[in-house]
Amino acid sequence: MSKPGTYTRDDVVETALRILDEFGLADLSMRRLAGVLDVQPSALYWHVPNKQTLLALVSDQIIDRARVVDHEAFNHDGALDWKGLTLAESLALRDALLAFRDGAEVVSSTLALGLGADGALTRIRAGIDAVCSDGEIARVTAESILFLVLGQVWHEQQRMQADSLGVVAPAVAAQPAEFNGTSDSGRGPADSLEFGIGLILDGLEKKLATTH
Amino acid sequence: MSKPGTYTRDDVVETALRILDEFGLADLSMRRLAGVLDVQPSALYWHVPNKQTLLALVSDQIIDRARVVDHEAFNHDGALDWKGLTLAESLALRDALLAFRDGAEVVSSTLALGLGADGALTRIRAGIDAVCSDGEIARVTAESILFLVLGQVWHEQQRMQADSLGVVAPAVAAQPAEFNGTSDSGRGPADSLEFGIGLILDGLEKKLATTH
DNA sequence: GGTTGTTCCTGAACACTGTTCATGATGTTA
DNA sequence: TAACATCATGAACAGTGTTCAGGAACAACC
Repeated sequence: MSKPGTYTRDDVVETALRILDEFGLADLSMRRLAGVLDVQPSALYWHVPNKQTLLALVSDQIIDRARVVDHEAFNHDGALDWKGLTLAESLALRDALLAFRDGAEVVSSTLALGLGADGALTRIRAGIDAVCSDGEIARVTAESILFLVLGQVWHEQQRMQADSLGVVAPAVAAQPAEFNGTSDSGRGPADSLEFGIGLILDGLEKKLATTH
Repeated sequence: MSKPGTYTRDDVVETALRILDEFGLADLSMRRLAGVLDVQPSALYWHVPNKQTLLALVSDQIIDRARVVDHEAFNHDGALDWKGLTLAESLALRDALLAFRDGAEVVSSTLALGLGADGALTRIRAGIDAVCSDGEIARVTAESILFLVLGQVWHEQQRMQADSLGVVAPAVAAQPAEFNGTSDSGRGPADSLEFGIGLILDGLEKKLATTH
């Protein structure tokens, strides 16, 4: 056990996660983090080599806290509903990103830097790998879905922040998210994402059928 | 005409674009930009309200310089090859992002902030709108493709920078981009993107056929 | 010619940022 | 008691975006 007043790396990451959620990524500075822990900023650099890897750890935490999807629930009478499974994993990832303010931006950035976020890809690939023997195709498809989720949620969270600051074009803010056009397409952001992923999965299904 | 030694807003944006391409987004600071123009940093704030909108202008420039796609070339005997057209527009956008260092990151960020990048969506929608009467579906589909392009190129450019710095895992750097697996899937990043977009367009085609 | 007004820039300052480094106070182990 | 790893201090470095009062340079008007 550590003496009281002395912190572990997990404490630092978790505090960072709290600041992120309460005040957003822009306000998550090393000095602020140190202030919350009642510690000098330099103390953080014992636990973490730099801010970039701190954010990578935060990113991993966000992803790891994603809701667990019951894979068995998508196995009916020996037939795997791989599309349903992949969609469920994608939506679980979406929820995880939405659970923290600026979650999508943090994960996107660290993913672009080549750090972390491997868990996300693995989860999305689970269902695809089951029906797609070509690893390259599975990888590219999973990556496409991941980019789609990240981009969509990032956009969504940015709009949330803009709305909360009241600095959004009235014409855009006026139409509620529940607005519906003439067809059965997306009502809200979740439906939009579901739609987009559906397109990819349908496309993959066709590709698998033709090369069969 | 302006007297020599006095700049216009376009000069500022173009110089920013040059710094971006030569040294990357991280080195594109207001002070550095001012230094290249041989001007005090505060002078920039006459041309531009803040750095954020400067980047939005830079972002728009990157997109506007995308190769023009000949729409007529996708109209054979009155039948529109909308998939080919949309793919062509998407790849033109990809080229535009690749034309400048960190182009995808700049565009992604300003897009997430709700500024600019409207041109990109419009271009991608061109082919889709021709065959899809539901505007909501067209919008969501185009957005999905855009996120895919941005995510893929961002990832690609980050890898390029990592490679140039020599700080990449050898196992990953060892396999050349031209490596080919057992199937006809993506060889390079361009093929990966083409594949992903193909999935979305095939999926949309199916959706259009069933609701028809 | 003198005045007003616009355009573009200076120079200094403010309030931050991530990061480094020598130093020091604890607690554990030998 | 001496050595060691752990976790922190406090000061400093080298930047960052941004603001603001003021000042040249030029054009237009009376």
